[in-house]
Amino acid sequence: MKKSRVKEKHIRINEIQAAARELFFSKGLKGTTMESIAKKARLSKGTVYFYFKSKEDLYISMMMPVLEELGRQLLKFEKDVNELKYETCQEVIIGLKDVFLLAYQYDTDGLRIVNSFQQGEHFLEVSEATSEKISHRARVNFNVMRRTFSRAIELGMFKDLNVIKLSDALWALFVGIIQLEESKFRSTGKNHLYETLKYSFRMISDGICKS
Amino acid sequence: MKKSRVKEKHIRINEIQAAARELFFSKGLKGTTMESIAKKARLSKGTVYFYFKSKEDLYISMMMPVLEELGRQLLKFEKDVNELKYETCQEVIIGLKDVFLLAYQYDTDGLRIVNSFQQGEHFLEVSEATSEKISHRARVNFNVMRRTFSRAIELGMFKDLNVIKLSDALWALFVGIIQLEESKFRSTGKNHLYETLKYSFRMISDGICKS
Amino acid sequence: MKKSRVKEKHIRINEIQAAARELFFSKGLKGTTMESIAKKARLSKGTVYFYFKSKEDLYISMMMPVLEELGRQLLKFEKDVNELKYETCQEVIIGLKDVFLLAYQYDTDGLRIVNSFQQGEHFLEVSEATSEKISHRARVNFNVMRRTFSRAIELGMFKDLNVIKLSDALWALFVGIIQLEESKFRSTGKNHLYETLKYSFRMISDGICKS
Amino acid sequence: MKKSRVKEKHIRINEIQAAARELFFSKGLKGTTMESIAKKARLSKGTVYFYFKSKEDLYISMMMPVLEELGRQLLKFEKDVNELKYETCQEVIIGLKDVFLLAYQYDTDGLRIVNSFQQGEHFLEVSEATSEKISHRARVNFNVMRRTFSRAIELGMFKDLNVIKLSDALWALFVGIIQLEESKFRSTGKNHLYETLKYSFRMISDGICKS
DNA sequence: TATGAATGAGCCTTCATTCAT
DNA sequence: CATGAATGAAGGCTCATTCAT
Repeated sequence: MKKSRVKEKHIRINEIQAAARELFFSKGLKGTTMESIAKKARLSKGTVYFYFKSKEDLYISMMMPVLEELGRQLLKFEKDVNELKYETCQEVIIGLKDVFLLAYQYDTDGLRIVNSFQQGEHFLEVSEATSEKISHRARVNFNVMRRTFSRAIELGMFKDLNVIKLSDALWALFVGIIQLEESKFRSTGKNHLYETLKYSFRMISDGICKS
Repeated sequence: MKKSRVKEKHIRINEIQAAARELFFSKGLKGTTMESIAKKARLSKGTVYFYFKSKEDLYISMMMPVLEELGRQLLKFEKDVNELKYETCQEVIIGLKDVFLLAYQYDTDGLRIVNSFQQGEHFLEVSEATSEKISHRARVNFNVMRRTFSRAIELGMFKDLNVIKLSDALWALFVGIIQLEESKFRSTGKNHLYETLKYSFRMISDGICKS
Repeated sequence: MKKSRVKEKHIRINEIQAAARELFFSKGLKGTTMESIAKKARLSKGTVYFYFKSKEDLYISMMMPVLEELGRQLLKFEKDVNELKYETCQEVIIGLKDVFLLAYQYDTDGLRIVNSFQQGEHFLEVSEATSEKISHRARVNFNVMRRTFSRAIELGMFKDLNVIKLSDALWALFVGIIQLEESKFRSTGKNHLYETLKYSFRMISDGICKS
Repeated sequence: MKKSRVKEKHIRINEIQAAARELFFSKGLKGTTMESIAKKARLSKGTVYFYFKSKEDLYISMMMPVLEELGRQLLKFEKDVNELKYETCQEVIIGLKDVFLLAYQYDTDGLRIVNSFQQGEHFLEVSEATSEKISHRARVNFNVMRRTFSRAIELGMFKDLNVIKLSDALWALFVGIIQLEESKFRSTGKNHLYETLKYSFRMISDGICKS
């Protein structure tokens, strides 16, 4: 009995977040109304407020999961590099791309929200604490990435390159491509995300891996 | 207390746009109020409406200039490639990066707004016509880019590669890096935009240029 | 300080309409503010919008009831004529006057609004659909009137006269007198509506009934 | 020179009033903007304000001419009755209808505005003084009408009837028919104003004139 | 827990009016 | 005389949030 209650609670929360995710991404924070979220989740506004104390609270709650999943994948990636699961430089780069992609597939809208948030769109609308919570989690992830590249260099898999810039460039490329391809998808209906990602990361690996 | 009536029309328009630019970028379309724009421009709301027929109209007016400047720079870039002003493949890639950068410097906030717009946030908030106007201009620019790469391949400066994916990747990388570095700049105060851009495009050119 | 939430929905609606009725009539559609309606109904603006989706929606909602009541009375009038409840031509004319009067008493302000609406003032301010809704209902009522007069002629109660013009004239007379007498009432405080109506319809019946 | 100036001034005023007339009638007082009036008159807003000190002032200025014309026609009508220009009771009633009609033709929109004004639509929007000015002029006209009917009774042309109610009824009928027929004209495009007026006044005269 | 009526601050936009040129 | 830029007070409407039931 008790357990099913708890479970139900989680289900409710998930339903609300699922509804919110889609709306927040397509219409933005300001453009999404609590009413529309409630309606999409087939609940009343009051119930949404029972589970989330404010719109911002709900908004924030959608970013952490994907950042955490990305964190988990990055740690696994680091472990794999340490354990020499990747044989070539190229494989490492492609491996990272796949890590990014897994996070994207884990929670597409969540990642989009993170992006629009990081882009500064809503910077001044959320509390400092909230903003910091997100930023901190992102920073942690970046550190894992850098650490992993440093390790890969130590292992002789890479040229000696700037791990900070490399990490930045790869993430930026990933995010940039997602945005561009999604934008194109919206207007043309054609989805070239995976191919373009593969192509781009391939160019990078061609550039940085010892020949 | 009325404003001096002599101020030239375009000066007023510039003042309003200057005020709007910053606000639209930091708070988005929905998050920015006409009141705040007017206040920042030290005008009354009515005056803003005298020059721009709606908030959306003002918003749009901030995107076209940078897209047009980018268009001009791309045409010049195409001309330079045709006239063999670039000697090596690397130079072409770096040249394109500089074209992007010139547009960015020409109107930083404008480009930011274009990005946030293309990211989808506001697609549903503006009229079809407006959306199309922007998208069309962007498409034109992409076409110039692709045409130029095709030409460079014909000229034997590049390997035979996919000009569509290459164009996409380069623009995505540029946009992604701008977003990431600006986000970092906001939280750390340190600006590595130029170096990171240079580094990233260098990696790409290393990857695609014949050795 | 919230309102008691138990009040039945239709009671609230009635309160709002009651407040709106008076204001719409005395100040017109444009001249009446939602704020003033809310204030008069001792509610917040938001609540008014909770029950009526727009000012126009509320405005329209005030016209239909009286037009429908008039419709019902006219059908009853038709039935009475068919069932020979009226013995003389004069009685029929007076009967119609009383039908008009019943509608007027059923919803005085509503009828005033219908009149000011039909007068053209607001034709261009409301949506096509809305305008058509009202006009259609009015047309239906006119048809009943004409049909009834045709029947009365068949029954030999009237001379053979133009039922369209007669219907128009009687309604026009009724509306004209209401407007004139109310206007006078506003400036003199004296109400001669009923007497003047009686007198006027008497003149008409004197004119058209066989001697 | 001087004279042409004066004349020009009158022309300007007429142009403004002509523009305003149409707009005030079709869109009402609130629905008409000074901007739209100025535009229609091919002038700037400032110029309109040069000739009329406010929107209300302009609005009011449109009512007096038709009321004055009606006054002149009524005086002529009185004179004609006194001078026995009308031979029968019927002719007098028809004569009055024609007086009304002349005023209507003299300034159709002006009369419409008077009607919507008298209907109370804008009562609370104009100053007391203004309102009184109009009402006074209307009262004077009514008095002439009544005096004329009293005279006609003295002359033995009419039965001894209530001149106040008769005057009211005839004016009400006239106004009611104008409104109804114009309303129908707007939706059907067919204009039966003159016939319906003729028919209606004929019924009245049939009713009140000694057989 | 769940609901949805109620609130009220806030936003976009309009427009009568003023006044420097 | 004429112009039109500038103002600011409203007004229609939205929506996050609260809370009695």
